[in-house]
Amino acid sequence: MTPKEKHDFTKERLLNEAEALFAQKGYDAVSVRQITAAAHCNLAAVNYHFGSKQNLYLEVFRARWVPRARRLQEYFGKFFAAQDSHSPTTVAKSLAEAFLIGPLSDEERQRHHQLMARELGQPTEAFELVAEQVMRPFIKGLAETLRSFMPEGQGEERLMLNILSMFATVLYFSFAHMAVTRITGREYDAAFKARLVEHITEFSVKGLGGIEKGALL
Amino acid sequence: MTPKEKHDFTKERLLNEAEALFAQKGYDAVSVRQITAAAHCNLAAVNYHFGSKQNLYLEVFRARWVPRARRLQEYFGKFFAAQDSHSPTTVAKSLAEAFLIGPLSDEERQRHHQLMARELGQPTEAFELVAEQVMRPFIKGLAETLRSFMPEGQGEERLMLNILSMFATVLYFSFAHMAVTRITGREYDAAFKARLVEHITEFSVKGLGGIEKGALL
DNA sequence: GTCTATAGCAGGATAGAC
DNA sequence: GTCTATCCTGCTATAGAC
Repeated sequence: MTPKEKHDFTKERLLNEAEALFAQKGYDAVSVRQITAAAHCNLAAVNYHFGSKQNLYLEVFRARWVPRARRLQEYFGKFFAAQDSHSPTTVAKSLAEAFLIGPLSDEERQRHHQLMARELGQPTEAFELVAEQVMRPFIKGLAETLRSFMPEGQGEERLMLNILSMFATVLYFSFAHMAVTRITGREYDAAFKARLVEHITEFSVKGLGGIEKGALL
Repeated sequence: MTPKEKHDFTKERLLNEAEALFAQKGYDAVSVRQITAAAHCNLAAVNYHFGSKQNLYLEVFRARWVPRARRLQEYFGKFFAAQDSHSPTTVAKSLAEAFLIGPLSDEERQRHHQLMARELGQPTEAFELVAEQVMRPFIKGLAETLRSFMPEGQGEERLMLNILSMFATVLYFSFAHMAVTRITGREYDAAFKARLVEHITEFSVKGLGGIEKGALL
């Protein structure tokens, strides 16, 4: 193993462990000592490789979070393209599928959404990255897709609010695991996740509107 | 001012300032020194009145958060009862109204939802309180109300998922202020909040189902 | 590039005067 | 009940050996 390789591996391990810990406990609850211990390297490594704890946090987003978000979006795009027909229904289904099942392992998905949720609720410098490089282009793309299903001149704001509400629903079920488990009494196994995709699609598409017709509740 | 009164005021101030800071920055990012400085009292006061920082956090939920949640629920109940007719639509509207406008000041509402969101994403001991004393009874009540609008034997799980999704939407717009502002380009003034109530009601009731009919987007 | 050692400071908690 | 003073632990960051 050359020094460069060892360096790289250390740096990679630091990024991985840092991301897991930051996602789990939040920035302030995690110490550089915990991170370096988890990465099986020396305390000084964080400052050597990243300059500071703060910058390691940012680098987690640059080197891990943003690329993973891109993978998610690609998965969404392919899943959507593979549908028989294109409609708001298939958009909603593809979104739920990508975010709740998708290409990520359970652990990776949870990390991803937890970091996202933290930045949504309490934006730091990393929110800039998330907003400009991930949210904005993705939402823009979604809006363009959805716009073709609506009458012209229908109000951009309404479109945005509906997209945000779809996201809200998807995110919530990734984020509030424990509350959902507690209320529904179900663990997040494969069957329940499939059930959630079904539910979110249905809810996003028809909403509670079905209630009065006896279709949804 | 008698000693008892001074004591009480100090304790109250500590609870207030602690809640504001915990909501804003999260438990670990807030120091006892910050709290006592904000409450204009001595560093030792937290340990004297609450025993520990951890217990102060719990007491914030017991003495501030839970009672406020009850007020919110009462407001919801009265608002709902005052509607001309009762339907899923009025349930959704009352929920959005109570949580997004309701009886709380902007600051108080943000505090409330931030603390809630933190516990949802990363439950601590306080989640026990929130779940048992607030979420469970409220959701139970909502379920009973909504059940009367649905055909018998329609599946309790579906009902729960729909309720959770309604909450998800409402919570998101309180929680992700910055993202919402960034995407929509609108500040959270009275006009926008009213717009949000309208949107959430519509979305929860009809969901994106309206798209295909050109009604919602 | 990785280590040890340590500087320098902020954290929670407590003892004891008032 | 409230204060000051202090303990001790843990933190981030850095200097310097290897």
